Amino acid sequence: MTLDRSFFARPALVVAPELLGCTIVHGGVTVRLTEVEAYAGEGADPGSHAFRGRTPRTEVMFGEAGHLYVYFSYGMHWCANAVCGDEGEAQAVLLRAGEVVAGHELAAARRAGVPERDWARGPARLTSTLAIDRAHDGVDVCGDGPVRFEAPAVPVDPGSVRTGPRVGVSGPGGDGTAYPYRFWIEGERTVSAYRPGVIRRRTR
DNA sequence: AGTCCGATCGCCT
DNA sequence: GGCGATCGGACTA
Repeated sequence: MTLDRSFFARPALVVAPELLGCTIVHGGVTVRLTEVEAYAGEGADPGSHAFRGRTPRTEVMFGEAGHLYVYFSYGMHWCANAVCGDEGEAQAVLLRAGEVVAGHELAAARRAGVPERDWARGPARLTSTLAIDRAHDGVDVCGDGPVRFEAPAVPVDPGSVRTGPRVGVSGPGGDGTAYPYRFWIEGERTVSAYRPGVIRRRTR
């Protein structure tokens, strides 16, 4: 069953663990989500792009739930979030990792030379495998659009859901203790390796 | 106009 | 485990 607007129009911290095991479909490939991160809204979460308020880039986050917020990272990658909560709150869930469950041929072509385990292991790898990029910033995932989320045929055992610090988020509480907003399915091979959110050493 | 640096990845050692 | 790639957003002046 396709996830609808009411699913996303709840706090990101509620939506995030429920997205585990769900699939995202685009470009002929289906990925089952194994790892996500919640980002609370404006002013509530120093790790969020929306923390300092509305900007042209974060406009989509402040809009209606059930749309994709896609941002450009490190000059070469695209990462995708599902906008959550009430309009104006700018809550979102980052899609961090998953496993390809359909469309293996297309995925293999897009990720030539990469082991299958790594096809969607990491937020930018996930978008690459699904062929999601800047063109999908703001798209509605609840309608008849090209991007859809589906509830799992077999629900994830709540006992296998783990919580911990987010990856690569620094600043206040950057060690993760203040914002344990990362959720993953225990024992999944596609969950990205843990890297503590340490302050990056300056290189020049 | 200029600077800083990032919700990362892939390749190298 | 380290580091370079590569560029746009946000902030400073």
